[in-house]
Amino acid sequence: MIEIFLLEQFVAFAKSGTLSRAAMDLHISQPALSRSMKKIEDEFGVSLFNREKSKITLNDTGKIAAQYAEKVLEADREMLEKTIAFERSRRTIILGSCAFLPANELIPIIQEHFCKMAITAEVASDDKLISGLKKRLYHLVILHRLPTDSDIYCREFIDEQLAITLPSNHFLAAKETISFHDLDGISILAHGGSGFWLEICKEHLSNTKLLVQDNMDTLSEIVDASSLPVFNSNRAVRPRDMTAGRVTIPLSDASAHITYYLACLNSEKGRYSTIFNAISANNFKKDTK
Amino acid sequence: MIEIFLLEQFVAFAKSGTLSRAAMDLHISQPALSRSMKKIEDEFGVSLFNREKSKITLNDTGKIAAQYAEKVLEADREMLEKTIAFERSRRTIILGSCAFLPANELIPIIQEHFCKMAITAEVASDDKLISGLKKRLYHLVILHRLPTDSDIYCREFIDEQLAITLPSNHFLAAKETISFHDLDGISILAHGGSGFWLEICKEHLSNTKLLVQDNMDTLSEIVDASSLPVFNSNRAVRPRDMTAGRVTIPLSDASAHITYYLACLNSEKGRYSTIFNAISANNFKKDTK
DNA sequence: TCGGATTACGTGCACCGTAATGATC
DNA sequence: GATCATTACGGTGCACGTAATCCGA
Repeated sequence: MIEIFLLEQFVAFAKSGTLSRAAMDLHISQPALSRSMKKIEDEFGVSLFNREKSKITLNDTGKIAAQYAEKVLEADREMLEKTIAFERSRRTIILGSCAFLPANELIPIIQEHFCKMAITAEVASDDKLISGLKKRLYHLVILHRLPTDSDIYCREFIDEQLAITLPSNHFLAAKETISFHDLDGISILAHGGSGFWLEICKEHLSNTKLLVQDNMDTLSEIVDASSLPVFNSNRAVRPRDMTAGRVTIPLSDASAHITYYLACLNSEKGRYSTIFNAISANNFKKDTK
Repeated sequence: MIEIFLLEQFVAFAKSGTLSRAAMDLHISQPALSRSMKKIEDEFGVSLFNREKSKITLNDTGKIAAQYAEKVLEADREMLEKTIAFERSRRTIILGSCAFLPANELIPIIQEHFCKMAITAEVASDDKLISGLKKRLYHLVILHRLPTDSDIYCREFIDEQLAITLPSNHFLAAKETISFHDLDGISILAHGGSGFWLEICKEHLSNTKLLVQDNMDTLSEIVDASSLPVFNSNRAVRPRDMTAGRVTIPLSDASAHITYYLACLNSEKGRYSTIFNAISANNFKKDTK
């Protein structure tokens, strides 16, 4: 077996062509490298160099050896990289969610119980979340539909009620209840981060132009400067100027009420039991409020 | 970069499960291995072991690392093997031949001019020899047909005249000339090492049973103990008892006369010029004899 | 004379083994 | 008490750098 440090020196020489240059690159002395090349030749047991009086080059065998040596170094690097990457992923809880809102609610709860872990979160469709969970691309997922798979453990997390925020003088503001039907045809502002909500709205509002705005600050300014209705919810945290002088009315349709579910693989249930306990306690508190 | 000797120790531990067993396997002391495992953990920069008071095991990350470590060791081994194999092949002239006989004539000539090289020889069909030459599976090949390829350099080597050796009282022994036609239907002995000659004989002697014998000594005994004809040639070295009291008559057919050609890749012509020179001098001598 | 390779020589560190300690069964 | 892991300590080999030498452009 030939040691890595020798191979590094050997490959450095193979790349630079002269001992002195390679020694420079490696930050070692020329004699040290000269000796190392002797040693590596000895360990291979074959001649690797053409040695002239004041010039040393790789022979054909040496070139072959250098190619393989690079592979060894590459394998060594890969070992280090992959191991560290694995360790990092082991210390990270990867959360997938069907929308930002419930993820933002859950993250502080996870942090409380897994304070040493890093958390990453991303938004995707329920289907992708479920398949990703099975492939272990996610550790925890937040869904808005109950999954049917038996290998997935699932509990209610929180619910969200879609609402519409209207200027007080809007012709709908006086209504007791509002349904999607009432809104169809009216231009309405919506936040781009609402995920599946947008799909639900589009489904029920075939004649409405949805004015989707990704940036919350911009959205807030537009609301402030206009008399346009904007989608809202009982969970959404809205800037004050978005609600000042306005009324917020929940939508009466069944599909405007969503329950979020937290899920993990059945096999990981034990690992995340503290989180599931925390959210059920949490739910209780919110329900009674 | 993590050194090979550390990886060897790490993998040894991964395989044996306890430090003491692994230390035994490695022929080092237990403390030395304990220190090495600390060191490798330090170099990875992540935890690789579950350490209990009197028990140490790989954790999940450690298992991953061990798998990659084995790959590194494998790459190191492969580098050594392949390099040495290349060096050996560089020091070996690989000769392919359509028959044993011309190879046996050529080998001493090669040895004379490449005294430091090892020589390996094998028998194959002309087609395989030519394709093998192009793939550099052979350095030199002996053919019995002129190749058409322009990238192959080819020169006459020696010729061989097929003959038949008969008991003096055989009814064909008195004939001036004998052709395949005269022999068709007669049982004839032949040596298995004759390569393509057997094919030629079978082609012309559809009614003859060829009694092929691989072992020369056995063949010789059978000849001695019987009155069967046996194939022979001007080049074949036959034991005395195979010819005593017998006559050898060359076959008159054109296809019973073969010229062997020595060939190499055009690009290697220079390398083997001394051999080509030697065989042309050799041919001249034999031709005049 | 300068740049490149090798040889000679002294040094320090890193790894090793022995011995001792701690822990678990 | 037996087995296993870790800590302590002293020795040694090996890879290093500096200096000197040799060789060729």
